[in-house]
Amino acid sequence: MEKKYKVSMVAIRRLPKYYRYLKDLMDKGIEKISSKELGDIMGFTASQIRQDLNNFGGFGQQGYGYNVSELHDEVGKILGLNKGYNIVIIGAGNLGQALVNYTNFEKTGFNCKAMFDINPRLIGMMMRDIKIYDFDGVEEYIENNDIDIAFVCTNKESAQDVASRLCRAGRIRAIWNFAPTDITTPEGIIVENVHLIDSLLTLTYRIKD
Amino acid sequence: MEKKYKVSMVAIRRLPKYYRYLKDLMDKGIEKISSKELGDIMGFTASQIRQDLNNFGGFGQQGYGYNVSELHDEVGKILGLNKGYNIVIIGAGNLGQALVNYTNFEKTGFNCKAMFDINPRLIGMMMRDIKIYDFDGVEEYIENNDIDIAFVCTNKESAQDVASRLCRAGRIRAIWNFAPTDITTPEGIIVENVHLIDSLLTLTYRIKD
DNA sequence: AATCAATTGATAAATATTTGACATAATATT
DNA sequence: AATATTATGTCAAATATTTATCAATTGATT
Repeated sequence: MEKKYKVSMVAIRRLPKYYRYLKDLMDKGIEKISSKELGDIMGFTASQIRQDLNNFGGFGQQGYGYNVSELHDEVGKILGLNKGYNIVIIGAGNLGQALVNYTNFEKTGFNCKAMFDINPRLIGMMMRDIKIYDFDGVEEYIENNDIDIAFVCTNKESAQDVASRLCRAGRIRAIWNFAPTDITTPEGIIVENVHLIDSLLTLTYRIKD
Repeated sequence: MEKKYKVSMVAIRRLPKYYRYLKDLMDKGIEKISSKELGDIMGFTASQIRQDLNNFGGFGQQGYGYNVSELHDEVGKILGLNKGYNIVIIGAGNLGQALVNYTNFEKTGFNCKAMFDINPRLIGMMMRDIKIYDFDGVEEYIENNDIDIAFVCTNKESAQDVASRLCRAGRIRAIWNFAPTDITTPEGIIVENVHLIDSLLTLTYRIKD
């Protein structure tokens, strides 16, 4: 899986889209596709598609194109989806609930093991089949249950403290943060700050014209 | 508000981040900031910040820097946040509920007027102070209540049909789509397809190394 | 079996984006 | 009031990204 040279982040951020579109093609029973056809569907140029894929290897065949299901699997592997991840959700509010009920994550290999909150009225409850624990015990839980990723769904104020505590526990490899503030993590722990509102604001920008 | 030349989409997608950071600075009572200081906080170069802002006008002053609250307001105007928008949410499931309860939208000028669903058990219910209506009446509602933007929180299967119906109603100017499929809209109606899982997959990509 | 058409992977060219440099103007200092 | 410092806006240079081109290879056709 070692890459000879660094692949650009813009190219990497396109990979999940390939993964989605290839899955759709599979579901439609389509077996092969050319870069031209895939580009037409996805809104990319054929050239870009070939460039993107060739960052990771030659998955196609001249005169034939790409085998859809093979390419889907390869892109999945590149994205690290062949492993399976244990995750926890911190914050059992509305967003935490939405995420725990979004079963697509499971299908993609993200196994939600537990939720955590500080609200005594929530602690002990079940959502779907996931139990809500007291946030106080989070470090121990993470260590004992091989948790790889934490989804942070707290408010802005607690987000950084929560994240720092998760990181100090060791073990955790990444944080997916939905609190409306950018959090930082120590070297080696990946963080992805999601700001839903940002995409809404680019939309209002575009409305103006 | 007319722009002499097209500003690049990458630059536009940075604007909401400026808006957030400037708000934070305002809340901390900071009155002025230089491109260097702002860059250090945001992880950009000073040069990029000056370039980005100068796409829209010279908001700074040599030897002084930028006035935080003034710049915040200007970026808000550029993003179209000085207008206020009436929005509806289609789909009152978990994600729809999370969005209707996320009051930050209101603070930014997005006024949620109604929710719609096809589930008879949900129709008539209130969430926060927002009523859930039968989706059947959506066109009429949109026309009569000056709705600008629809948040689509349906499943994958209905998303495109729902969007097409919203578009046919006229009036709607943009769709913010959370269903896990890319929807398309007629020329003139902006669509922003949000794929939460994409950012999670770039995270697993980065875990590997 | 030879030829034709399709399509990749690689390289080069064209574009776009980011960074650096600097003249100029405002503020702060002496 | 003169001088030093700060920091913008702009232009140019450096990087990065995307698109075009094409030789090479496969599969289909005759």
